[in-house]
Amino acid sequence: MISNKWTALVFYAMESGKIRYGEMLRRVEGISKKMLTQTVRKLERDGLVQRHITPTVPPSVEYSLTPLGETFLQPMKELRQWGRVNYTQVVEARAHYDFAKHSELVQCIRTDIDSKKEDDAKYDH
Amino acid sequence: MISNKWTALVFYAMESGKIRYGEMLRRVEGISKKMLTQTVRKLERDGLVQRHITPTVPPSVEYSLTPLGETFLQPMKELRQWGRVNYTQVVEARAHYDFAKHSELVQCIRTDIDSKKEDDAKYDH
DNA sequence: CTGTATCCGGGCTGATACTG
DNA sequence: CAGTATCAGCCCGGATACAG
Repeated sequence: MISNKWTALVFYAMESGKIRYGEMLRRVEGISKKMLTQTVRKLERDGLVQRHITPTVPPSVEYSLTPLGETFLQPMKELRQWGRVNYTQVVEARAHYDFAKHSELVQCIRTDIDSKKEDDAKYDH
Repeated sequence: MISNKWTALVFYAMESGKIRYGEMLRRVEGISKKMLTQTVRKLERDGLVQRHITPTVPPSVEYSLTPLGETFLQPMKELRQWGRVNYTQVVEARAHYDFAKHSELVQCIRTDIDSKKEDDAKYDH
């Protein structure tokens, strides 16, 4: 369920209770409207999230966790907690990882310009 | 880290201690050699997994969790436990989800043949 | 405000062949 | 046994435009 780019982040956005669509769009940094809608739809389909529409003009839509969704909160929080605690260790490990260890075709070219930051930016989280 | 198809499953394969490459290939159902290698490499890079090579002929390679990886075991186990406990509820929710609720172009065609099972198979886990 | 429709590119993924 | 190399497909995800 959470093995994709946005589900976990969207899920976390609802941990404190009801939240509107636009608010999630701002809270979940970097997500597009399309992916937000697609993600909450799947969570709704799975019974973790409920949608509440207030038919005003313009309409207002609030999302919140169902009782089932609430039970999923604890394991997800622990997951996040682990990440927060061990984030630096993982970053450290990545920085020290010797790519030459497994690659025959090693890029040995090292320019004077420190390209480390650019490389780090390319790592997936 | 686990927001992709195989990482969590590969990680679980190492929960009981050292395990060989070929054994993981069999244990993690459906994974290809390429994806297994790619996944364990990332876990190694992140410092969660260590690789131990016995240079016999043919070679033997054992993978195991590092101390850091061991600390990740608990949150991951709770995640899995949640899945096992609530699996049927999620399946139930999916079965009852009314796709027409959000779709303008509803596929109303229902053949006499029960296509439900095929549809279910297409759902991503 | 809360979406949907459409297009499109890149990366994930699988299949197959090859190697020490 | 434990990989690597290469290729091709396809879905995920982003950008943009449009709508109720």
